[in-house]
Amino acid sequence: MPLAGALASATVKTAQFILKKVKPILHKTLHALILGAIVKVKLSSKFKFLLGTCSDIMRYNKIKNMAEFAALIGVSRPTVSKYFNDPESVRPSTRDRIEAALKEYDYRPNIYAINQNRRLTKTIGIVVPYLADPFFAEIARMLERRCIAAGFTPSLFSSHGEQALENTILDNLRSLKPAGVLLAPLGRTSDRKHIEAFCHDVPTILFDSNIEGVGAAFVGSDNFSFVSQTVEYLSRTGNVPCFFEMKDPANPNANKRRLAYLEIMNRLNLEPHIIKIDGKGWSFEEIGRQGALKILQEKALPTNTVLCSNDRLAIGFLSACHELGISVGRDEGCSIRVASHDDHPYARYTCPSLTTAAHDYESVSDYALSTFFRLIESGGRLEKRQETVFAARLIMRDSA
Amino acid sequence: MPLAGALASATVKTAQFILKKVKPILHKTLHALILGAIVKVKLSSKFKFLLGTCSDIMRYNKIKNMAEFAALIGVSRPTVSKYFNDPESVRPSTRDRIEAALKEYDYRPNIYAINQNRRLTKTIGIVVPYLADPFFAEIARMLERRCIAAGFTPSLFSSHGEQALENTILDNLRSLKPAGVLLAPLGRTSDRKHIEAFCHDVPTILFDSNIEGVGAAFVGSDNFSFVSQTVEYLSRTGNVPCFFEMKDPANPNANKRRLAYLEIMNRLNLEPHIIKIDGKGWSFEEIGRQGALKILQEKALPTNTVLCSNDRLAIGFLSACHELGISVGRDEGCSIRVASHDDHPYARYTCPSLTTAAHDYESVSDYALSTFFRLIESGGRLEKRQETVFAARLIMRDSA
DNA sequence: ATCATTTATTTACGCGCGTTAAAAAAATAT
DNA sequence: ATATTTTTTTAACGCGCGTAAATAAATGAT
Repeated sequence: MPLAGALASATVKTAQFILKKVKPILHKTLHALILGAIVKVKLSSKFKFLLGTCSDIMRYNKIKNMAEFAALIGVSRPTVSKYFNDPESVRPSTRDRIEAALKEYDYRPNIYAINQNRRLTKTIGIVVPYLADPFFAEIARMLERRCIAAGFTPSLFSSHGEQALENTILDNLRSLKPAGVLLAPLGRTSDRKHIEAFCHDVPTILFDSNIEGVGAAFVGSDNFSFVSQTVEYLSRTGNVPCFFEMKDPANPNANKRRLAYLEIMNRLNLEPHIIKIDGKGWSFEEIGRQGALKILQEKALPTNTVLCSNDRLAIGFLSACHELGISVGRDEGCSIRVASHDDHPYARYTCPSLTTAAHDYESVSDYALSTFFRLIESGGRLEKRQETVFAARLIMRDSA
Repeated sequence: MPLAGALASATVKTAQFILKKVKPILHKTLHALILGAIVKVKLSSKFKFLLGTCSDIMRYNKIKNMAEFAALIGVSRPTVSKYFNDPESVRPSTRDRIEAALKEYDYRPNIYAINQNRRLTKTIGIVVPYLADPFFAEIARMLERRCIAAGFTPSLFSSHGEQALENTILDNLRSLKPAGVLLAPLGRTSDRKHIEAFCHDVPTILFDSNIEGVGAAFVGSDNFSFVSQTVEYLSRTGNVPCFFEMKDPANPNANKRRLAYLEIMNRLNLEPHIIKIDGKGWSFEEIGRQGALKILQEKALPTNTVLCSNDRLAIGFLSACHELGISVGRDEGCSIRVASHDDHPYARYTCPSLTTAAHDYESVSDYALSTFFRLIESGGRLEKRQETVFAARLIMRDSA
């Protein structure tokens, strides 16, 4: 029995070795027999594999898929799959073997292949309208960190202020089959129908900017609360503020803030003044600066107190003031006060530091994620679409 | 022949229509016969499909995979696959039919399934060390835009300043099977071996921060050029600058800049002064502010000219100066000059505006991408690892 | 030691797509 | 109409993985 002899004498080390021994005597008619024999000595899966690709592993010391990894340990692929899904679900002895191999060889399952097949994935999509805006960068960072802490794998996308890009991002996200998506839409410039269709298929929570009726829930900041606090503070401590904003704002919450300003001024029986400046796109600082230069040079400011729609405009405004030698602040010698909304990461470092109404970042991201996880756990549907907004906190600094 | 009649009379428009006509007369025993007949009239694939899942499509008006889509048009799946790979590769008449269907039904191939199978994908990974830093946000945005323009699908990741995260990002990127990766590593805190192994498998270009010998090429800015221009300018127009930096900097290029400062001062026969401030992490503005407050209050500044390692520290420095009532600038009445490096997006809007050495963002991203595309086209290997750095451009503003 | 029960593993299939080779059909040239 | 070329189809496989059902092994009770 030359075949059995060859098999018996071969020290089972590498497939190549076995292959060399076996192949010469491997006729088609014997093939089944060999496999049968191997099955008998309980090495079937290992050997089927070895005959194929083990030599590669030996050569590169690199495992390219779960089958190779499983064969290397001597367990079946589904067992390994089960392990990665939940290490507790396999027998301790099996677990140990897998984990030992994991240390020796650096195998990692392909996350995208997993997503393609898992009923429920561990991937979360995060979409923001403009990542180069530190406000969104900051909130995205918080969300990402919390997702990771919760055992998920976040994937971050920026629409760069473009509707078409927002749409393709959502299309791609559909392919990713995420457990859910945290979406801060472009807002007014969003393709409502496209987002609606997306939310119909993928569990999605909107944040920062609401689109009525779209998504499982909305979590954001209460624009009214922002403006009411700043207006109230400014008019209490000095002159009545005028409202400084872009004529055609790119960012989502601008309109709500203007309406809030009008409403509050009305309530307080004060006369509103809105200054609308030119400019489009997301270069708010430059737009704010140019607008401020114009207004200030024309001496068209109706009052010495300016409430900017958002901090980035205010940064530009302050820059213009400095250029023109206009001192800003609440002190005696100052000729103008400037306040704003958002508590942008840089608001602390303007000169003078910027008085502003701060988002409750913490609460917004916490609540967004907790409803998000609730959404996922309840199978992608929530009883009722809830809109939750958090109040702003007035941050008094030196500019007003 | 009622069956043939029904088939013949039915205008083949929608599957539901056909289904309605066919189903009533579709007995089990006739099934095979029908299929046979259909095969004969050359509608086999279309009908096989129709019998199965077309009703679903009609119900949801939604195609879930390429097979369904192909069947809907009446072409084979490989043909559709070919179309998506290169629309020019199919006959114009076929192309038209596919494109017409594409408009009617919103089918999009699953990009991750494609990536899993294609030899060469159209996905590009972009990794930056800290996305909440507007500098990286800005450069990432430029890179993304150019990738999209070149027909690729970029995927952006931020290491958030953490080695472990950088590693997992690279691991995940491996699964994504990108055409290549543009990596701005953490630098000193990177896991060199991990990155090396990654670059061995995936065509990668390093940018912003170099790791000797790792990756197919490096494209970045010439730190020496930054510092030499600012130092030269400052010492020519006023007092000799001291160098203001973090004791233990998180960002990659800090060390090179300090060394450049020392080298240049040495060349110019000037005495160097390095101020090292405490603080860790990526909150450079706050670190710079605290450091500046301390130094300024202690009156420990060796000279009235401060060169900050980077703009974010300078922003903090300026903020501290403002708080202490110290006027910054090159004008007569000013007591201190501050300059810096990077031309951070906000450097224009500090008060006073910040004199700084600007990255040649345009050239860096252009050249990084052109070498990147060259790398991809040449199959992932370049003849020789090249390091390309671009000179800085001095931006004279008001702070120095 | 035997049987029932729990747990683990294997088998076999599916996901959505790329890719290849061979066969068939269509378009073009003669 | 025939031969030739180009395009499309079919069939079969592969990618890296999940998962249900069937089977085998381990465990516990008797």
